[in-house]
This record gives sequence, structure tokens and C-alpha cells, in this order.
Amino acid sequence: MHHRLRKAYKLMLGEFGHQAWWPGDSPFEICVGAILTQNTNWQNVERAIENLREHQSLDLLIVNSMENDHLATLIRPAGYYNLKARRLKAFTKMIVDVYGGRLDSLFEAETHAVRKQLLEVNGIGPETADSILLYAGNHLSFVIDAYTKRIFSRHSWVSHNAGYDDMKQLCEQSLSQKTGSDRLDYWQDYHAQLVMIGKDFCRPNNPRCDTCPLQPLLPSES
DNA sequence: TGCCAGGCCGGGT
DNA sequence: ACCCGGCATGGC
Repeated sequence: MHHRLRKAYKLMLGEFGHQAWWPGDSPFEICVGAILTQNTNWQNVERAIENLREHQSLDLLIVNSMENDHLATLIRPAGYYNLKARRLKAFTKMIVDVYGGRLDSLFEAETHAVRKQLLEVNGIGPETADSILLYAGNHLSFVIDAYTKRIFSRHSWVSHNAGYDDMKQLCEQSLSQKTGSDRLDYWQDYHAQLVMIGKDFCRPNNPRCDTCPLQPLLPSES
């Protein structure tokens, strides 16, 4: 399995090139994006983040002190705006209450402890927590998303009913085989590559498996 | 036009 | 332990 995942990465890297993933200017911006992108197109998220930036509101303490309705108005393009306004503020409130408003302090603990802390926030589930850990906190915590599940399932790399933690463990064990200074980049880029595959080749009603770069790894071929 | 997007929560079985 | 409805916009 380790070998297959490594080979999959080489195929994806060759097709898409290294991804400048999660183009956030700050760790906080990445956290905001991680929450806003829940079940939502990234393009809509960018508009919401741009609204925040234009209103000088892309700041943890400012978001935390904002009225829910005002925040919801700014993030409207991201959808579920009332829900997500509450979730954003639940996150900033936790940082303020537990870490004195310093986001960096959140990431000082061990990965598992940070993850647990994140999961206690209402509105942050496994995927959002792992995204924040991996991309905002530079922690080695693999992200499982809908694309990952679809791709892995289609290639029979996991059983059809594997849960989030099953897949996360599988990926992390495989990716841990790689060591070196570029290990973090490898984990970050791996998820980015899977999203590229998912968007272009592995959508529910438009599989396009015939032209997928991972075609050589399909069960019938291996 | 309808379907879908980088989920999560709360309530019900 | 699963299963489901709700949440909402913008793009193709």
C-alpha cells in the first residue's frame, strides 16, 4: 500500500505539478478558509474572504468582536452564512479564551492535543481540524475529504465503508514512510493533488476515469 | 435546468 | 453506532 500511494503521488505530481496550496497570507486566513469551505465551492469562499479583507476584518480579534449578522453579511457568498458566522466566532472565541487570542499558541502543543482542542469547537469536525493543523499549523495531520474517500474507494485502496479515522490512519502510516526535511510539504501537497484529481476526474456523475492520471493504478490494471 | 461543491450538528432510530 | 434533514450561495 505504501508503494501504491507513493506511485500515485508521482503520477499526480507529473500531471499537475507542485501545488501552491491554500493560498492564505496568514495562518488565520487559512483557518477561516477551512471553516468557510465546508461543503462549499472554493471559489465562493474566496469571495467571502475578499469581503472580509476589504472591510479590514480578516483578523482574529476583529472577527471575535463582530456582530453575528454583520459577519454573516460579509461571508454571504460562502453559503450557510448564518451557520458559518457562528462557527467562525466559536473558533475565535476558543483562541481568545484558551490562548489569549494568540493563534500561534494553539499550535505549540503536540499534534493530537491540538486536534482534540480543535474538535471541541462547535462547527469544527475532523476534516476542518486536520486542514487547520496541516496548512495553518504545519502539523503532520492528514486531511481526508470527499475526494479522498471517492478516489480511494474507486481504487479499492480502502473498503467501501471505511470511516474517516480508518482512512486517516492508512494515509498517515503510508506517508510516514517518507522522511526528511520536505516531509511536511509532501503531506500538504499530497492532499492538494488528491483534490486536483477529484475536481477534474472523479466527480460523482462525470467520472472521466478513462483519462485520469491514476488510470495505471486502477484495480483492473494492477 | 438541476445538481453539486475541499462538512458538521442535532435529533431520531 | 449509523442515518437523515438542515444549512445557502454561485457555477456549470
